[in-house]
Amino acid sequence: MSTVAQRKRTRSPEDRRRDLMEAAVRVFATKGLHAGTVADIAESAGVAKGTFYLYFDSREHLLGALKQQLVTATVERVARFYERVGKEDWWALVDSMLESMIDLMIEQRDAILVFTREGLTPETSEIFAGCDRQLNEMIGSGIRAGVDAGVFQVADPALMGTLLHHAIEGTLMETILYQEAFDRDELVAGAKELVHKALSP
Amino acid sequence: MSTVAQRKRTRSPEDRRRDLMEAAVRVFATKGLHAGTVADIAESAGVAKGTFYLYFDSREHLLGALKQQLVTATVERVARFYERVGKEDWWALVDSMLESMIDLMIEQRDAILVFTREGLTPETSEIFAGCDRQLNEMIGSGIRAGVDAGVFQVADPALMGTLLHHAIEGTLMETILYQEAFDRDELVAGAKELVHKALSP
Amino acid sequence: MSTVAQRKRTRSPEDRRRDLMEAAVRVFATKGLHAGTVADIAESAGVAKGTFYLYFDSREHLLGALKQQLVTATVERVARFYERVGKEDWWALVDSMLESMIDLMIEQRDAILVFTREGLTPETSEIFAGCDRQLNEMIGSGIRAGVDAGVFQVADPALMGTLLHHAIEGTLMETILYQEAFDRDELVAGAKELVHKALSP
Amino acid sequence: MSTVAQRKRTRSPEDRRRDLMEAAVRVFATKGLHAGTVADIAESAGVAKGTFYLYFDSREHLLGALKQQLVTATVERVARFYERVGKEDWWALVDSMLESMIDLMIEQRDAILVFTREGLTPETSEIFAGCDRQLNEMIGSGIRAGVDAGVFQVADPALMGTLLHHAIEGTLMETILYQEAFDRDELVAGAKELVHKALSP
DNA sequence: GATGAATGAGGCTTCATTCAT
DNA sequence: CATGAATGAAGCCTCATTCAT
Repeated sequence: MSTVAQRKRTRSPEDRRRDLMEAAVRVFATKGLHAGTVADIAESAGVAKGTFYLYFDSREHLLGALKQQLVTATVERVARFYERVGKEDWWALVDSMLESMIDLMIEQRDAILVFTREGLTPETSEIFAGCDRQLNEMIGSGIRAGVDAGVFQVADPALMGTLLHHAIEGTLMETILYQEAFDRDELVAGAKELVHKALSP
Repeated sequence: MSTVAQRKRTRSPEDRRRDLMEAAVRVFATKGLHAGTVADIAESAGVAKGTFYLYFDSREHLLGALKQQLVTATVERVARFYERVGKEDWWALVDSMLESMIDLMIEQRDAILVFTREGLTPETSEIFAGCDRQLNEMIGSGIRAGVDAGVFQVADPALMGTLLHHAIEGTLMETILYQEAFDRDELVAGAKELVHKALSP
Repeated sequence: MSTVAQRKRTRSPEDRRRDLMEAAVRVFATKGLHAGTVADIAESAGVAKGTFYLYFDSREHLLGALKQQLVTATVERVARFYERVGKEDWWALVDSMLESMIDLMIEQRDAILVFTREGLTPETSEIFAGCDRQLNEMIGSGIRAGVDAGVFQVADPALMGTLLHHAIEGTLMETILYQEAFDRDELVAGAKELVHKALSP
Repeated sequence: MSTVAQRKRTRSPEDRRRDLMEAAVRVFATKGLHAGTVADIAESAGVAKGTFYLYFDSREHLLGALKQQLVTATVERVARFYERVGKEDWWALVDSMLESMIDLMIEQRDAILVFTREGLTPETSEIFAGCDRQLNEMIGSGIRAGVDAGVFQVADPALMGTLLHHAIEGTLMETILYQEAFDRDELVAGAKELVHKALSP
């Protein structure tokens, strides 16, 4: 129709796949995970419906890819901090991790939104279960190490890690979901206060 | 014909409605919110599909009623504690509220599960938005009152309330979702530790 | 639309099922097995597309039912004659069986047409394989009995049974497929001549 | 660049066409006529999907070519025997024709299989109609000539020709379809017995 | 010529909702 | 009131065909 509409007739497979995944997140964030159809995604990506199936075996496979991407990004980010545990100042590490995680969540906000809102059908929640297990393990281990080092003091490091993780994730999601504007720095400050107090003796 | 043969041929409209709502929660918890059909619900409630529409205008209306019920129960529970703020020992109130809220969530676990996992389509999340706003307001006010009374010390009472709220809700949901068995008392203890530390000077 | 179109809003399940199967045979005979869609069948049966799925799990299940019906009718007819083998005049039995089988094929002509033309996908031919095995066994046994009784004389009764079976079935199908008019009695006469000669010493 | 590197980079158009037709028969025999896609055929022929359309206007045209090929081979084979009618010993001609026809069918078994099982949609059966008409005419004429010569004795030569034709074709197809191994000589012997008896006085 | 990414019509199936009984 | 057969809109997916490279 328009001359702008067809910049390139064929893109590299990687680009096309990414286009579709981005379009999917866009669509799902707008219309909801269930209400967003393959047709919507294809249209939003500027391709025909059939093209979708050249890059994903099915709608379900796309969801899998989206979940995997989110999970991988999150686990990797946490892992990067986990490696630094014990090698530098404990409280500085806590602070920089908090900021980094909050920024990651803000980056991935749409995807997180989609999956925390509608993405967990009974059959497909294993991938998130595995992710949460890994995250909790790393966070818990980190806290335990701090306890052993005499820096932190917590009765149940694993449980405390989980509680703090959800405190921040849940608050961020609620903020994004229901508030017009939101202040990233305010949230960071609040999170730091909570975590510092929670880990202090 | 015989009076024995018709034990409960007809139930009161209120009972039927409740039957259907309970059946719906049962079905949704098992098959997922989206996969659970009106036919499933009707069957699980022991009535014909058409009967469903005598008690609910549509599937969407049922979801609304379910959400409303959950929200109301939660808000009422919190409100009961909010009324007691300032009238008794601050820490005892915190502890009893924590236990009560955790028990409420365990009671309502199926309904919470359903809506936490799949229930928040963009159009229908206002109910939860309102709920969260109310809860946060009450919790925040309570904390602020404690701060004013010199018992608590928190930089941003509202934000801290939100953080603690999600810490507990998120952890409980994750526990219910992914763990076979879970220890209610352990969770209560962990929550108390977190909240005490978070509110303490 | 028309006042005639809706004779009865609900028919007995058996009737409705039969309606659909008859409509299917009609449609398949006209448009071909593959080209005939569920929509065509439903329309031809005077119901909505969705109604089809109240009576058959899938298009494939309908095909199964159609095949089974054809196979059952054929096997039963042959079995009825097989029971009479040896109890009455051999040649009279041959003649009456020939007529009866030809008449059955004429009755079921559309269904036979459909399945001999397009119905045998690699995966779904077992049902016909079983049918043919049964028929060949009965016909072969019958001929062998006649040979043992000294009435017939054939080198390989099973093979001869198969040959005669296909002679008649194939000819009848070709006649139906390609000829405007066809003379049932002529065909019966030709079949009798062939079979008599084939079985005679 | 090097002359060795391009063994058969380009084949003659005729060869390519034949490659595709052979690939098609291969694919159809394996997956079924309807399930075999143009993509399958192209892949099996070692060319790209688009190349298919350089040699055939459409999938339907390929089917036409395949049918035509089968029909032509069959008609030619029968015609070769028809020419010899009356010029040599009648029974020897019958026997050699029987063997030759059975061998032809075995050769072309895949193609025959494909079209016998799924290939006859209402619109496209004319080709086969014409073929059968021709065959029947030749066979019928041959038999009639034998009758006129006083060698054969048959009430309706045309009908008997058709019956014998289908006896052999149907039996062969069933054998190929449903039996692991099959004995060509046994089948030839049975066919000869049938035909000899059918044509004898 | 050859390629294969892109297209989109069309098929199968599900399920919320209606309505005659 | 209760029923459940019937409806049809809407979704997912396939594959013959096209066309820019």
